[in-house]
Amino acid sequence: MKQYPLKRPTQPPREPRFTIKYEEDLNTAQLAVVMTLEGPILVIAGAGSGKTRTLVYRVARLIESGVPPQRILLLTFTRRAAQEMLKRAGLLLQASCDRVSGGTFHSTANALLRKYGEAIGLGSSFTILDRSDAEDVIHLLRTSHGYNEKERRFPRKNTLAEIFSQSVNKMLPLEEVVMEDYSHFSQHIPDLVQLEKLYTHYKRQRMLLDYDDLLVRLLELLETQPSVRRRLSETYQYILVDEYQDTNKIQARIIRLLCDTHENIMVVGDDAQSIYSFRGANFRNIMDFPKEFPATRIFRLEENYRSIQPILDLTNEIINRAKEKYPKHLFTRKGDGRLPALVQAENENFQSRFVCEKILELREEGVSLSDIAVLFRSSFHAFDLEIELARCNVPFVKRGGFKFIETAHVKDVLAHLRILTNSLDAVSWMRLLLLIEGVGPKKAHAIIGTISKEGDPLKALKGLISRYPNEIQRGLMDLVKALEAVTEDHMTPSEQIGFLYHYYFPILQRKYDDYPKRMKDLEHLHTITGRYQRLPEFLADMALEPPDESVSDVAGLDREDEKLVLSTIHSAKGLEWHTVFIIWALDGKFPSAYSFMTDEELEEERRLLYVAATRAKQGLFITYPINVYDKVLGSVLSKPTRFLDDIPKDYYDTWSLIEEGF
DNA sequence: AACAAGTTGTTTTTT
DNA sequence: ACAACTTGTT
Repeated sequence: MKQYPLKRPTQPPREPRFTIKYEEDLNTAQLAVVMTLEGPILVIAGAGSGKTRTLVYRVARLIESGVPPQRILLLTFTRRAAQEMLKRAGLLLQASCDRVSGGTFHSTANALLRKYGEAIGLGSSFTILDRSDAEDVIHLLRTSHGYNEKERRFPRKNTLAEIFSQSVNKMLPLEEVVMEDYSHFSQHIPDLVQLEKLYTHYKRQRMLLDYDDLLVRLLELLETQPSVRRRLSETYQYILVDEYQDTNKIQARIIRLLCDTHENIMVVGDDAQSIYSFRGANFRNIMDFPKEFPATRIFRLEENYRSIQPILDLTNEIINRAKEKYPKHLFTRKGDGRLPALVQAENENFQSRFVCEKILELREEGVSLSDIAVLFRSSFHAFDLEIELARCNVPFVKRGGFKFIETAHVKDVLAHLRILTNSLDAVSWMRLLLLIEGVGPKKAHAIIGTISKEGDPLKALKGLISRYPNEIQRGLMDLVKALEAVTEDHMTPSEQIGFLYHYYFPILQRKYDDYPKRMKDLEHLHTITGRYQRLPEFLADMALEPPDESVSDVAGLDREDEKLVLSTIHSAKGLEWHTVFIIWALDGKFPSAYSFMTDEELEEERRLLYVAATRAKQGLFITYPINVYDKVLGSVLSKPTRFLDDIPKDYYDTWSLIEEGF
C-alpha cells in the first residue's frame, strides 16, 4: 500500500488512492464492462470467460470511484460466491469490502423483510420453512380437511408443494400449472386452489414464510409501499446480479423495483448455462432485460480462460446442437492437451474403480485432490463411488443432495430453538410434541390449538400438563423445563444447544437405533452454532444457507486436508477444476428418462452436460456403465448420453474398460 | 389414540 | 431402496 503524508488529507486534487491495473488485468470486453458504471448493463458471459473477475473488478472500481460500499448490492447464487467476490475485491482495493451487501435473493429478502416487513404486517421474528416443513404443513391441512379421503387419488404432499411452488415461481395461476404439467390431477383443481388458500392463510397467521414467500412478500413490500421502495432504491444505488439466466420472473420484478430511482443495474448470465427451470427460472429473462431497461448496453465475453482447446472444442459442439441458442463462439488461447475421453464401463462398480484409479494416478502426477471433481446428474449416482473411494482411502467432500441439516434429528433440535424466536411456529411445536412418548398427532394438535391462543404458550403448556396421564405429564414437564432453561437472556445459541442436548439425547436414543452416528451430526451442529452470537441469525442461515456438506462427510472432521470434490452438476455451477469426471453419462440416466417427454426438459439436460463439461480446465472424462436395467423405461440402458451422438468421433477418445484394462 | 408391522407406490436438480 | 399409506395390536 502506498503511504501518504497525514497532512492535508482532504485537499484536492483527489489522486486515486489505490492503483488497480485494469488495463493489464482485463481484456477489452471485460474492461468496457468494468468501466461502465452508470446505467443498465447486460453481460452475456460464456463459460470460463472471466465473469467473476469482471464482477470483482467492477465492485472494486465502484468503490474506488467513491461509491460507498453500503450503496452496492451484489446478488449471487450462493452466499459463498458473494463472499468470495468481496474478498477478492477487498484484496484489489487493499481495503475491506465488508459493507457491500451481498448474498442470494432469498437471504437478501430475508434481511429486508426482517427490517421493513412491518409495513406489510410482517413481524420481524417470522420463521422460515424449508421444503419439508412446508410439506408438513400441507400434509396437516390436507388430512384435517379430509382431502385425502377423496374417491380419486389426491396428490401427495410433495407433489402439492411442488405444484404450489411452480405456480408462484412461474407467476402462473395454479390451474394453468396443473393443466400444463399435472393434467392427471385436473379433476382436483378446485380442491387444490382451496388447499393453497388454506396453506397461505395458515402461514400468515403464524408468521411462517416458505422459500417462495420470501420472494413474494419482498415483491409485495416493494409494490405496495412506495416509501420503502424509494428508500431501498436510494440505498442500493448500484446493483449487480450474477447468474441472471437462473432467475425467475419474481426476481426480475424485484430487481426492476429496486431500480426505482436509478438504472444502475448490471446483470451477468449465459443462456447456455440455464439449469434451474424446475425452479421457475427462465433464460428468456436475459433477453427480456433490454425490454425492461431500454437503455441497456450489451457486452459479450467470449474469450475462455479456463479450458484447453480440445475441451473447449467438445463443449462448443455440445452446445451448438442446442435447439434454441443465442449464437456465441468461445475461443481460448490456452494450449493443446489431451482429448476428452468417453469411457465405457462394464457396470457401475467398474466405473467407480476406474475413477478411483485415475484419481490416484493424477495425484501421483501432482494434481491436488481438491483440484479434481466428480460430477453427476443426481446425488445417488455417487453412492457406489463413495464406497469405492472409502476403500481406496481417498478423502472427499460431497456437495448437493441430502444435507445433514435435513436429517430428522437435526430438525428435531432446531425445532426447539425455533419456537424460542417464534412461539407461533406450529410446525416446530408439532415436531417437538410428537417426540414425547404417548403424544401422537391428535394430542399434539389439541395442545397446540390451546396454547397458541395464549400470549405465552410455554406458560400455557405448563398449565395444561395436569390434564394428562402420568407418563405424558413427565414428558411434557421435561420439555417445559428444557425450554425454560434455554429461554434465559444472554445465552448464546451454542449454550442453548448444549442445554437442549441434555433433554434431547434420551429421546434420540429411544427413537433411533443408529443414535451414535446421529450424535456425531449433533456434535457437528454444536460446532456450527459456535460461529453465531444471535439465535435468529443462526436459524435463518440454517434455512437459507445451510452448510453444504452432505450427510456422508459430516463424520470426517479433518477439515484442513485436501479433498476430492463430489458434486451434483447443479452445485458445481460457477466452479472449476483441473480434471473433471462426469459419471453416469448413460442415456436414460443423463439425460434422465423423465426428461424425454418434452423438448424443453431435454434441452435443459443438454445445458446441464454443457455446464458439467465446461468446469474442466485440463482433463475431462465422461464415463458410463452399461447393462443397467431401468424401471422407468423398462429396458436395459447401454448407450452413452445422446448429446454426444452426432459429434464427430475425433473430438474425443473412446475407451472401453475390460477386467485388467485399467 | 398411539404405535408397530406390513403393503404399496415412487424415484432429479435447490433456495 | 425408501417413504408414505394401511392394517393390526396394545
